[in-house]
Amino acid sequence: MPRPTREGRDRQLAESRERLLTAAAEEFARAGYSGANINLISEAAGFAKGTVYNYFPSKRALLEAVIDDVAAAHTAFVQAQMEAEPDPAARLTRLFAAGFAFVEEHRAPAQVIINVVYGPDAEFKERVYQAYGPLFNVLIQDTLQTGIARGDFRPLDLDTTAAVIMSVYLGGCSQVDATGKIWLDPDKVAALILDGLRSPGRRPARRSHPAPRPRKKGDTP
Amino acid sequence: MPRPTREGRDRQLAESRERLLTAAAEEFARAGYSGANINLISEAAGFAKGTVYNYFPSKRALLEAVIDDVAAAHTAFVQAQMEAEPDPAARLTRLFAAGFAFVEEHRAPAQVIINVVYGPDAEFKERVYQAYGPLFNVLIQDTLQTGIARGDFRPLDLDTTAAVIMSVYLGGCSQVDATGKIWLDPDKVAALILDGLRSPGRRPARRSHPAPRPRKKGDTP
Amino acid sequence: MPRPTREGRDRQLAESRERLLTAAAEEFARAGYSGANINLISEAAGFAKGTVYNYFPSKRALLEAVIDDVAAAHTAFVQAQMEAEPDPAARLTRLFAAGFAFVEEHRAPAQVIINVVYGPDAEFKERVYQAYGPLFNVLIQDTLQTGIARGDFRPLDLDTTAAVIMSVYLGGCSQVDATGKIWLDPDKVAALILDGLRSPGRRPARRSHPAPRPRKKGDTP
Amino acid sequence: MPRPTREGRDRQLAESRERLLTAAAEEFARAGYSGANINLISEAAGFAKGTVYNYFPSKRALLEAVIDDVAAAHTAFVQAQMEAEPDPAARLTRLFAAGFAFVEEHRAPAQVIINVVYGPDAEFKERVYQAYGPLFNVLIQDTLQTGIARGDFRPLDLDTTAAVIMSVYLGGCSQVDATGKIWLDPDKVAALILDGLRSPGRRPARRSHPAPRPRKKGDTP
DNA sequence: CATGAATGAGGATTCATTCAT
DNA sequence: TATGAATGAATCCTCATTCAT
Repeated sequence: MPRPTREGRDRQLAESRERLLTAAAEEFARAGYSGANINLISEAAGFAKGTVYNYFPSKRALLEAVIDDVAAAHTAFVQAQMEAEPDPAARLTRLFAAGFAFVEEHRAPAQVIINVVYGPDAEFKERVYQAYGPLFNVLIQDTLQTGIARGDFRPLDLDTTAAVIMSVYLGGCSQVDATGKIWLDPDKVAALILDGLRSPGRRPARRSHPAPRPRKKGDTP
Repeated sequence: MPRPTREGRDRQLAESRERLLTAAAEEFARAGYSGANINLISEAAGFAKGTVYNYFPSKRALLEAVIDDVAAAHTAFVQAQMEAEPDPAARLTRLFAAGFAFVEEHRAPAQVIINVVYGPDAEFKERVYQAYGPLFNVLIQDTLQTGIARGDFRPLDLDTTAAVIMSVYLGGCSQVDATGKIWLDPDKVAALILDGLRSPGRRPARRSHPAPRPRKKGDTP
Repeated sequence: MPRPTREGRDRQLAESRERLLTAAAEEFARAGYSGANINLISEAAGFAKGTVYNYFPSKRALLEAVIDDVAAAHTAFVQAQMEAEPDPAARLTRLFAAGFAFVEEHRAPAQVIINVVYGPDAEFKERVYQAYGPLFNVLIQDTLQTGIARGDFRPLDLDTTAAVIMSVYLGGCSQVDATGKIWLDPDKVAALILDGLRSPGRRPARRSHPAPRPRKKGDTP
Repeated sequence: MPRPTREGRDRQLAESRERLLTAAAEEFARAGYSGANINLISEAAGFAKGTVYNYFPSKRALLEAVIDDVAAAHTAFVQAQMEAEPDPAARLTRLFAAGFAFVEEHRAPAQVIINVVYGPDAEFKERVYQAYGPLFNVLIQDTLQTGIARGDFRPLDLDTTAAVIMSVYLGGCSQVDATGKIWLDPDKVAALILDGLRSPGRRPARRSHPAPRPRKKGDTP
């Protein structure tokens, strides 16, 4: 029997860690931080009760790892989608489309983030803010500011606008039906937001972006 | 010395109940449902450890009572403010102004509502939805629909719009600084939203601000 | 309005005490001493929570009172029935007949006595022994000894015999069906016992006493 | 140093479980089910407060385990003693001798059984009945019925007789002095019972069985 | 690294009892 | 005497964490 190579072992460990994080996300999503049961996490990941402590020093650290993990994946995904689109308005639409899609694909982790952001623990909250900072910057600087500079958007109060957009984004993410589907249409939401942002002269054809759908007459010319 | 009447005793009881609910709101806001400590609540209200159980049969029932209580006060206050204003756009502004003001006045209970709405417990969440239903109706029917009917607003997808507005509202309520102040300006937020709602012909002069501002007709450019 | 006389008040008090004892017997029968709930007793008796303490200084004293009360009634009833019957063998039959009848009439108090006699608390047990002492004496002295003296019974080890009889008695009392009926026939039980007690020459027609039933051949002539 | 094998660990666990059951029997015997303190049990077994819950999921389950455990040992012991003796009358004597001996050897568990049988909790009671069913069958079928068939015993009402015998048995088991000795002589008790059972023609020399002791004149010739 | 028995602080809840009215 | 709010000790049970194997 070939004994495991260093890489094999490392891969094994990383995979165990991954299983634990997945199980943790599900448990935290189910019960919140205080209500979550660490033993259940260990067992859901296929380990015995104590094993989680070989990977994470405490329950707190475990949630922190979940936050960091999902935030990294989430921001990477959404950011990539946004940056692939140069037009600021379209980019905003991408935020909602990609973000909602990510949430539907990763329901438990997303729920954890929502819980934390609106939850009572300031330290966790701060950690989420830190982790999502880059995405926030893409929104503020690369999207809103650029849009204003280009004249696509009115001169906006950046902080207020960004906060409103993030609220809408989070609110949308948290409104899932029983099957985990977000019932808000990201295009509709983006269109609504954009109507509030655009420069007067540019009130354009009200069209959704990633999946352009024909609009009827009633639209502003 | 007049011995306490029936009414006196009843008032005492109601006042005790109120103290408990206040203490409970603070504890739930501090630690969430699972993390809250019932004994601390009893003691913070000036009672011994077990006394809370003379008023509420369980921790769960206590949070339910907090929810119902604050929801009643909150919706009553905001609804009154909104209904005092006939103009749909102005009414929407009132939603944010009155809502934010209420939250700043009742920080702990408001935090509890936010926790629950975005928290993991579906039953509590449902209870909040039930309690805030009337306010939601005022928003949808008496404000958005009316505004559309009057031509103030574009023809909107009511559900999406209402959900967006509530998300912004809740997001705003949850973004408080260290002193409990909401840092979003309700008028700015309302203005931003309104820009997305208005009929093209009615885009008003874009002016800020908190103090009452008469809006005139000629605004549209 | 005529104000209550001394006797009227006393009668009222005695009646309240009785209600409490009845309710207490039921609760103690339902749950045992430790498991019983004093508030439930007070309320089942038609009083508010604390009122039981106007009549009995403690839970313990309340059970003691129940014991004394039911023991007094029980022994008085059975003793009267036994003493009305001069023949020792018939008297023994009366013990079972009267005793079982009393138990069926007073199920809860009887259950309390059984619980205590076979329960873990030595003090309560002792109290029952004290209270039932007179009945025990009637059994030992006025029935067994007399029977032996008259030659009806063999010379018996009095203590053993009495203990056996009391065990059978208590065992019978504790074996009730769902409706509270004792399923052992007191006459059969008494007959069985008597067969063990009688002098050889006197093995009589095996006849039950309160309700004579014909016996078949196999019986001793 | 050989590290503990699987069997070693299993033995440890079984031994811990045993310690807990022993401690539990003592505590339940001391205070009854409701009055027993689970933490004391854990500590009396040499564990910390919560450890009992690693072995039994609840207080209730713990008492159930005690019942099952002692019933198994008790019935096995008495049944073996009885079945080693073919003669029905002698077998009945064995019931008392072996049973009383077992009780004196295992006072606390025996007390628990008595408490439960005569206690208020119907579910526990039923569990004892189930556990002692086999012994009851040995008494009814292999002893009484056989004795009747052989003509040693009169034609008896089996149910009544068995119930009486079990009552005497339980009554005897519950009458211990301060040192835990059963003060009834099992031979005397058995003899008394047997006198009630035997066929008339066979009223034999009144002799005790396991420990024959000379009887005086008064005995049946 | 994996295991899972052991720990023991913590926390929800119960309830006998007190006492002001 | 009746009430029932208040008390707070007691208790069952949970669970994060440790650690020997």
